[in-house]
Amino acid sequence: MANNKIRVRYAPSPTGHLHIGNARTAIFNYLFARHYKGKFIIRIEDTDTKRNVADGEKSQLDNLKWLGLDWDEGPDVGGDFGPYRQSERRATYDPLIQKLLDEDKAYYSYKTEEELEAEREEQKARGVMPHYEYEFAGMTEDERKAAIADAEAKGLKPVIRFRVPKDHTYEWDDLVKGHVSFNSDSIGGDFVIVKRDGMPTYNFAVVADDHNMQISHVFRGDDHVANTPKQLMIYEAFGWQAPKFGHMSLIISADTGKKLSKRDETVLQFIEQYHELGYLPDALFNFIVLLGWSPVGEDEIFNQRQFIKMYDESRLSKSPATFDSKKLEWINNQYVKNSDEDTIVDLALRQLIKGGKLPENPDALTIEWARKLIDVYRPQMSYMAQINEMANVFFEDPELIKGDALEEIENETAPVVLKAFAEKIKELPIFDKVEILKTIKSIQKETKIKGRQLWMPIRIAVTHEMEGPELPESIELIGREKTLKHLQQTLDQISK
RNA sequence: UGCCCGUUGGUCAAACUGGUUUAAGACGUCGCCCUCUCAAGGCGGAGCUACGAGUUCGAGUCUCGUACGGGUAACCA
Repeated sequence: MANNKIRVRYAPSPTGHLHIGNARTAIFNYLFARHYKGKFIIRIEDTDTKRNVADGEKSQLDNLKWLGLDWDEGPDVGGDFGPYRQSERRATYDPLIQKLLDEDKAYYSYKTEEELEAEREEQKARGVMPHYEYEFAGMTEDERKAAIADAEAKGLKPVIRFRVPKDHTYEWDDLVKGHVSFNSDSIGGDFVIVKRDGMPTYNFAVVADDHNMQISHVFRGDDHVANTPKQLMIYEAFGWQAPKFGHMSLIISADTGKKLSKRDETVLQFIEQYHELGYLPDALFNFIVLLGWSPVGEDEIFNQRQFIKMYDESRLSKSPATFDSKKLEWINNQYVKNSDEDTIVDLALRQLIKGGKLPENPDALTIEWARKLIDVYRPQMSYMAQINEMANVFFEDPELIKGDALEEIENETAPVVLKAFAEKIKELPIFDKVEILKTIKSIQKETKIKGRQLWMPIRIAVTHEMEGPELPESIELIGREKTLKHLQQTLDQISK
């Protein structure tokens, strides 16, 4: 049974790609809606025409879809409460603004940006919090009219400010943070609700839209806490009931300890980047949910359906969480190992092509070979793009062996093993993993060299790495010719 | 600086309204095992209630203070 009372929204501004923090906000709203069988709505907040970017909206929606979200109402699917772009909702704002004006709950303000700037500077110098100072303070009605006429005569275009009630407490029971309260005197003075270009500001538009769209719950980032009292004032001015608010902690950077900012380079910021690197959307979804929310039991790997079922907004964390990319990789690897083969092969194949390892349109034989290669790397791959690095030896002739790997094979037995191995595989009637394994075992029998002394030289000589997937299979995939070549090179190098 | 919020191990975090938990679990880290090698996998170890008071028979859980951290102070959202 659907719950018509529960309506939540994700309201991005189309200023760029989908940021990981916003994705998280979207996901938690989505989970909430689906858990309670309510509606999930997307609304585009594009009142800042200067900051909107061309494909911003499309990119936001595409990435949300990629993460596996779907919505009941939105700019692309419509709905009964449209339009779903704020820029198209001017007609719904104007009468509301007029009402506020008529009731003197809002007024035209002529202070210029320069004046405001100077005001703030001066206040800062005095050590007080920067705030807007009422420009008609102490004036009689006539004086006020004169001041306005004067400003108009100078050609100044006004903004509209909301008259903030004096010394009034605004409070709410936050779904995440508990009880929060603000004194109206501490929020910075009368704030702008309509900009000079006639567009409403965010703080006004959200309230009007959330009310008109009958939004019941608002889950958003912690950075909106300070906006909430302003919005509450507007609800109050209209006599509307405010939705329930839940302010989720922010994701902070491990590097700076501050909220993830676009400039932070230690963490990939945008969903798109993970998409491109070949992360699995379900894994990313899983990881993001675990950031600031915890399930009841001890497991941590869940699919979307399970999350929807388990979701409980009271388990949202109050304190900020650090983005741990190591854990993301681990989660992704879990998914890589458990996804069906075709999905992984398809994604990894695309990375190999993108990385220039395989031709644009590989033939069937190549695909078959690649399938085996990808399969071999599945246990250790965390995201698909890694295969280009990991499997490099399959495509290019490696450079000289160095470092630990070189030390490992600079001994008496390594050349013995390598020579024997080279000799034997030349003769092999069938060059496959079974035969290769037999070959290695026969060397063990004949030379009495075993374990690490036996396997490491071969691995290093052939792959130049000390770690990697199953050796016999890897050697089969590299092929006899290249294997022999690598063996010879290595022998040359260590015998010099 | 004002206002708001937070603080359990390196990281994410559990512990319902104060009372068996030796303070779960996961990532990471370390060690061991497995195996023909490394990885993967299995097993195990180390590691935390910021500090100081108070309330209470009893505090990670409540109160106050300190410290630290975050958010916010736009004609951005």
